[in-house]
Amino acid sequence: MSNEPEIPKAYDPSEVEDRWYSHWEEDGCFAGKPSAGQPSYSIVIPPPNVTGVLTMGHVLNNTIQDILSRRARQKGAAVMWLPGTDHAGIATQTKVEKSLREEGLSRRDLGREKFLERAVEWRDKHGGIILRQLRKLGCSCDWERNVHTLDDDYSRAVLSGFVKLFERGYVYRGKRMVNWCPASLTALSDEEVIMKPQDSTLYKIRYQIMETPDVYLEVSTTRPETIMGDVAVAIHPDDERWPSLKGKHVIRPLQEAPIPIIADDAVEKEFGTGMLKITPAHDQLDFEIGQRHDLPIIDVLNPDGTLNEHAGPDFTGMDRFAARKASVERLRENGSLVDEESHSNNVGFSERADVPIEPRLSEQWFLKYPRVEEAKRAVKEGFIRYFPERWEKTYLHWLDNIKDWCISRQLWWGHRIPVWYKLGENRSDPANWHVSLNGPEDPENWEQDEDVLDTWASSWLWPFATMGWPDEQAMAEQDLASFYPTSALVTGPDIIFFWVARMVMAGLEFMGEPMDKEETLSDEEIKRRIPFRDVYFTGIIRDSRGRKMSKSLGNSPDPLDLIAKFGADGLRHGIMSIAPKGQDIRFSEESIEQGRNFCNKLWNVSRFRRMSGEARENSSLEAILDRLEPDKLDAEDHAILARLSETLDQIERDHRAYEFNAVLHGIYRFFWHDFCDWYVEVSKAKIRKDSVRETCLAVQDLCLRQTLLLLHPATPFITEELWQRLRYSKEGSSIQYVDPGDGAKLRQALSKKGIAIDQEAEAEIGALREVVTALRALKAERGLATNREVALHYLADDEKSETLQRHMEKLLLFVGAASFERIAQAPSGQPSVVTPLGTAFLDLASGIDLDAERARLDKEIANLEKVVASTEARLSNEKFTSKAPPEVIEGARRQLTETQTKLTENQAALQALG
RNA sequence: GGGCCGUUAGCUCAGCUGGUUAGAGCGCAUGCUUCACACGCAUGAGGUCACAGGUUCGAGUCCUGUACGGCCCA
Repeated sequence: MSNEPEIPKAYDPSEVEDRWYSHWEEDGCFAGKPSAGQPSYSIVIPPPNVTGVLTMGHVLNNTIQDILSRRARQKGAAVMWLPGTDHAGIATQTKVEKSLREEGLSRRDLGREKFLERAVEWRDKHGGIILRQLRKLGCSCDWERNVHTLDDDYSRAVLSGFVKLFERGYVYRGKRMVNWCPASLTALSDEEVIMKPQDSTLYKIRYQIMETPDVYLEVSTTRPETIMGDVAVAIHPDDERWPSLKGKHVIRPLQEAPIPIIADDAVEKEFGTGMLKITPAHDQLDFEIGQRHDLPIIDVLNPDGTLNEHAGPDFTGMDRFAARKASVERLRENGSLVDEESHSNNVGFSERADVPIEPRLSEQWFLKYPRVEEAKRAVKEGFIRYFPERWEKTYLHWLDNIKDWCISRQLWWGHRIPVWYKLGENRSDPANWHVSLNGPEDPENWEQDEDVLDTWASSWLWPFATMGWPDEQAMAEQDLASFYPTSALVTGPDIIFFWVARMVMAGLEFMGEPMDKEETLSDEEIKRRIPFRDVYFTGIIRDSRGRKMSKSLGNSPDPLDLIAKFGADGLRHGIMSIAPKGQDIRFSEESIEQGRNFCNKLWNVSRFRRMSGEARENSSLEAILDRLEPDKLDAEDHAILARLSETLDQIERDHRAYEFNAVLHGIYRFFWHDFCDWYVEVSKAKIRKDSVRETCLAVQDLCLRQTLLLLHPATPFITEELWQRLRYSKEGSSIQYVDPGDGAKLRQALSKKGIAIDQEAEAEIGALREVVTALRALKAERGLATNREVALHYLADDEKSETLQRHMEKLLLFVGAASFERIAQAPSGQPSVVTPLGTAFLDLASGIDLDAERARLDKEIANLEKVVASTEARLSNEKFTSKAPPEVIEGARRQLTETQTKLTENQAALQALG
């Protein structure tokens, strides 16, 4: 095979990555096809916004999903990673409306149908970019299965879910206080409201008592612009002022009118003046108090946050914030404003539009969550496992305090609620409702609800509505029985309520036979119905200064730029090696650079392998082992095999625990420190010797092969490329289906060839490496690092001397010395170093800096004395020797002996200096 | 107000059920274009493990509290 192309010096990912991705896709490698007897492994992607672009968060999240998928594929599972996008109701509609506004149009001008056409147009124009970007990243999704939440099938599933929940009594329509977004003009769920601390002003306002006009009450409020909607003033019944106020009235200072004074437990006695103005239309608490006291409701706000005619002619049409200032002015003028003080309070903001929400009374569709208790049990009993575990608490706490979910949105972009009302009849009366998937048979007598469902009320069905649910035939065709419950979910903890918890409840309610509301699911039934078994919560990617990445800060790099610069493999490797489990991640380009550097190292050591000799029979582990001659294996070979075996075990453990950065570090340590830095260097001499050449190359091939396999989930492209180039592939087949195995499997395969890893070898080579480092330092500290003519001597017992002699050739080469000979007695006036294999002396022709040598040895001796003293103290402590486990005591004894020896040797070296 | 997380080398982080002289990468210093790799090699400097108590023969690791930083919920 001498006509193989030479491997280029620097790795160029761009060509390799695109070539392999299309190759894999054409070969259908990513298709999720279950087969009898084969375990299934499945993941559904957290669907990104269809018009979104790839962010660093997506890179992290999807790299993890790809690692899980690829690892499972290597292990022989039928893997199905289902991709898709959601329609992002509010976000998308806002953008489309914005583009309409630029044309001077509103959605009302266009009408529903035309508007939706525009929205679809907009989606198709901007949509799907992120799916192409995921391919660039190397994601092994089953693209044939790609789902969008507004696809016909999926939409049908969403509506069908609504109808089922309505029929089962979980969905109801009611007039309630909701979170109203005056910018998006829609109701929101509690989860879409972000509480933010605000610097506000607390105004103290006096209200005249009607019955005793010279007496005033003082009321504190941060929202004077709603005074026109006041219907009462409330005081705590225990307040000593109450008895004298009972039955009296105050004059509302704006839109003047008498309103009653009432007493209610909900009033905080300590807050402000202990008097609360009651504005039932604009505050949740006031609304509840109003209900209790049968008070009227005066709504002074329009949906867009401007004041309406109930606020009086001077305020009508004014924006709520302008009205706040104006009302304060008016109160000041009419002498009602007593005081104003700065005040910090929490104000709810709309998550999307970032404006303060208004509590607003409106008629909406609500969902009483199904299967709440079972959703808790699924996690408490470990049927669903959280990584890191601590998120269980957050999840359970939310479920413990769960409130009904407002699922209707006053938008057009989304799933239109499948409810029809009798024309011209009262919509609040259930007798006038028709709720079904296909609508009434006499549509001319009905009108459909104008609203759509919350986007999350569609994506909570994602794990099964993407696999054909509720259509039996479609579910069979899409292998739901094999791939549900899915194996793992990878997402951010910020959507634990929005999405994760809701998916659990949806799965419990919908998968399997309908169950009566009052009945509880059995544990077995829960296990069958849950949407996933493991949930891995990623950290949040921050910039190098710890700030959240955001568009407005401009601190978010474009992953595509990073791929162009460092390769997708480099990006993936970089991001994974700095992603601690569930901890936030500080991003810096340097880490991606390291990922790129790692790939280059891998590339170059492969290049070295090919330059050392042509590829031999490499197409399976057994084939490589067949090339090993067991009696030619020396300590170096045994040591690297032992490390390989350990590493295989460690990686297996870390994968099971979702410790991805530990996986990467483990591979790094083996590959770079043990294989490249040592074994490959050792190989350079061996491959020049015909007797061990082939065995050495076989060991190299074995190590490289397993490294590629371990790395493949993290860096799929370069590993596939090298897999082929180094001829590990059997007839061109992909690396994707080959299991790296664990240490036991490797040892078993070795033992079949009559090879047992020598457990002593690793320690011997470890000691040898320390000797090399010590001798190099001995030279380097005296500026002799490049001088190969130095003469060295050593003082050691027979056993250590024998070990040194066995490795002498290599030692001279690695250290760069002309000689390293045993002597019987410490020479005087020579710098020296104590190593695990004896004391070494550097024979310097010219004089040395005796003071510097002494200082160095003194420091080392002092350090060793400290260790000896503390170890002796420990060992002479009767409590220690009686209570500590034997192996710990044994370890301490050994440490003492070793340290004492070292100390003696250093003292001798100091003396020898003269 | 309730809860969660973090504080270890200049920086970013490992350190699993407490047990040798606390590790890695980057950065820094010095020396190397040594026939795989300067996206590299070699060597080195650098830490009272936030603070205060406690448990223990033994604490970076467990407990309590404090400070600082961050997140979630009300």
